[in-house]
Amino acid sequence: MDTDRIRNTVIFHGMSEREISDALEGLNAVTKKYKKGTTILHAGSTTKRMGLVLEGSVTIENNDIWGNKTILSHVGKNQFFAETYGLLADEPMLVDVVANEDCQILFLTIGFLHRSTRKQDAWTVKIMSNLLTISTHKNLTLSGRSFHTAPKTIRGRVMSYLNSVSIQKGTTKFDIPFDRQQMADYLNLERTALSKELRKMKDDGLIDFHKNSFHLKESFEL
Amino acid sequence: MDTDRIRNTVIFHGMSEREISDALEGLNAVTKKYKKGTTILHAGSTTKRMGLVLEGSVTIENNDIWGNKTILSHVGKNQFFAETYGLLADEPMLVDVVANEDCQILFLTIGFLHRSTRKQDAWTVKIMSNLLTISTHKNLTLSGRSFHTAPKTIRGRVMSYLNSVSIQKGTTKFDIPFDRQQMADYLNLERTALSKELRKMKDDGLIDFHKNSFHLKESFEL
DNA sequence: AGATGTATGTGGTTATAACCACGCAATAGA
DNA sequence: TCTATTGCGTGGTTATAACCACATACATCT
Repeated sequence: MDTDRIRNTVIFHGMSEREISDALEGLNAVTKKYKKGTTILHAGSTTKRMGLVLEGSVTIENNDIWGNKTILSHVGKNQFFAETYGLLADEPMLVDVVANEDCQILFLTIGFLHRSTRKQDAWTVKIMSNLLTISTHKNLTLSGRSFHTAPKTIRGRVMSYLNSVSIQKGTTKFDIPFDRQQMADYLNLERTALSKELRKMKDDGLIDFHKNSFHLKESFEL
Repeated sequence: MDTDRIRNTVIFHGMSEREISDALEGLNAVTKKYKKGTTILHAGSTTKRMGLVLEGSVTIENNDIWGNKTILSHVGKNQFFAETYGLLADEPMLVDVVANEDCQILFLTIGFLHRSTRKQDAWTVKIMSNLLTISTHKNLTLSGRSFHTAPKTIRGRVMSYLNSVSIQKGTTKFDIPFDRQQMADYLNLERTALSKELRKMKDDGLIDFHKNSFHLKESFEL
């Protein structure tokens, strides 16, 4: 197992080379590749494993019986997914995990890790501690989306979202990880209505954009 | 410190009497009482402490500058709040925590607990493990709300919400912890519009209700 | 180049949720 | 008991987002 590329990910933070390789073995680490569009984990199923995105990116989404899609989050390189369902291994997933592009995933079997009594190994406690960090950050991500979908107007949602991305990236010029349809699905909007509002915002001099590249102008204020 | 009433809460799960009292001391446990309507923790501030609701209940909400309220969750007796912000002690809160009724709160100082190197005490690891459980469950709560607010129609949101409460309580007759305004704030709706739709659903024979008591009829289907 | 597919934008219509003003009932307080 | 307050519901109006049908642009493949 090639530990170089994963040594710096959050889940192995603060661990020695030896602890990492012990952990990888103890967690039955396996990598797997997926083509763009493939559903990696299915809603309704259960899993004992969490995923670490080594290459590419995935989206966490819900597809209801009427064909409506809701995107809960975008998980990029060196980020994690399904740690919640992996830990609570008997909880059926409410979401699909879909390959947003060709990608490579490292799976770690963490089911019931926190309830396991064999916490003698140094790596176990460290992994749990790091999982706690990951889980709390995931909480922030989820509540962040709640705020972006809270405004009743399209413009309100777009402003909230673009503003938060801008703050995260520390610049007013940035790319978002979504195409138009995905952006609409993330903000719980209809695609063409979003296009129209973006156009209006451009006309109003608030933003500039081309495809998924955005630029917040001076007059952009939350 | 009276450990009887808290011994059975998740955060002290699997711990001996001795470990619990050590933990209470190590975490600087203090209780505090609040009158209904009081803001217990303010958005924008930071905290090193998480809260355990001993009596009463609180709501987690966002109040924007235009006076719009969004309720993210309701936290009842023996449940927790702010564990995310407590752990990530330098992360400014995005929400207010408000006393939903007169209540008593146990505060535990958990800031940076997971990054602390002194993990020699047995209780430290156990508390962290339990915090992981709490955090993952909080994740489910948050994504649950995302699904309730995803439908574009009022009826869709109400159906999604009532259905999930019904499943949790295991019965079709139940009370919800919200009054009409709070229910609207939780589902990101306008109160009077919600009232109208509830009336229609009653006329359509889907539900019965009085105040915050609901009954899902046979014809109620998601 | 031509053909196919995918992403994005536009116009027009309609459904619907927000909004406002108000009424009514229940509750609490003096 | 009178009064204020609070919670809930109704009617009517308006703003707006969803929806549908289509146009345009851009990329890809053969």
